[in-house]
Amino acid sequence: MIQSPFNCHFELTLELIGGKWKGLILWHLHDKKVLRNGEMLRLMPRITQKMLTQQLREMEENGLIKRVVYEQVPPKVEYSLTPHGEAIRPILEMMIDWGVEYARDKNIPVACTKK
Amino acid sequence: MIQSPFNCHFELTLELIGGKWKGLILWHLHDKKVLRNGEMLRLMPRITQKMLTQQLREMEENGLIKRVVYEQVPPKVEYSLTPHGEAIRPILEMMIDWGVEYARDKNIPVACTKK
DNA sequence: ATTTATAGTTACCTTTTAGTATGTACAGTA
DNA sequence: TACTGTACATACTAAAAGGTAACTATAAAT
Repeated sequence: MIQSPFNCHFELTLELIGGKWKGLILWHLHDKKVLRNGEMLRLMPRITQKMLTQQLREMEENGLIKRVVYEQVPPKVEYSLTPHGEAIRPILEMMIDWGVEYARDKNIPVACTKK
Repeated sequence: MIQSPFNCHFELTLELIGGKWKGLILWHLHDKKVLRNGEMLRLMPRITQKMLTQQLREMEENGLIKRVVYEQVPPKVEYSLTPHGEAIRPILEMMIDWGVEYARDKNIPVACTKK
């Protein structure tokens, strides 16, 4: 939960999207609109179940994503973006663009090549 | 130094500007163009000398800021942005804007009010 | 009765990040 | 000779983040 006294709004935003996997998760959600737990695991082979759940829970608590549980077995849970989550898209895009430029200039390898 | 295998360019960018104080430092450098150590301490009353030095060193190593030492006593050191550092500005602006919106919606207090 | 599929949880450990408190260097000035 | 101003460095501690491995729940199908 958000409570600490932030020094500036940048710090607040950073707290909300600063997790190791949050950017990538949001990015896939922007792309696919709706994703299930297993689908995300397949899209991000290096994330673990625990980290995925953790990052999703935090973003849900912070109102960036929505979690819908279908009462059935085996379980089915769908994740999607809230309006706040959707509003983050341009930030992600700029961060990616800047990162692409920087990585090119400094010759830094990055796993994902899409976009 | 940057070396880990990043999953995506967002992760790379995050690593470079993700420090607790980096956004604020970059913001002040955007604003003032050139700043000395002591000036930054005064601009950010809650940062400690150690954290300031640490964040500045990392950003210098990563090529986001430039550090110029004047050989005199007492010492004088000036910090300013590199082109890569300047290119980050729109990201900061968007993160701040988004944070302002979010903080308003969720009623979250933020120390700095400027901008 | 066992297996399958899905979406988790839990305990534990390691690494990273942030923060506190104190010490250093050194020319110029009183 | 002690004091001042500036920009650090260092040792230590505390807290947060990330990661591994193993366990849980449950209806349906075999």
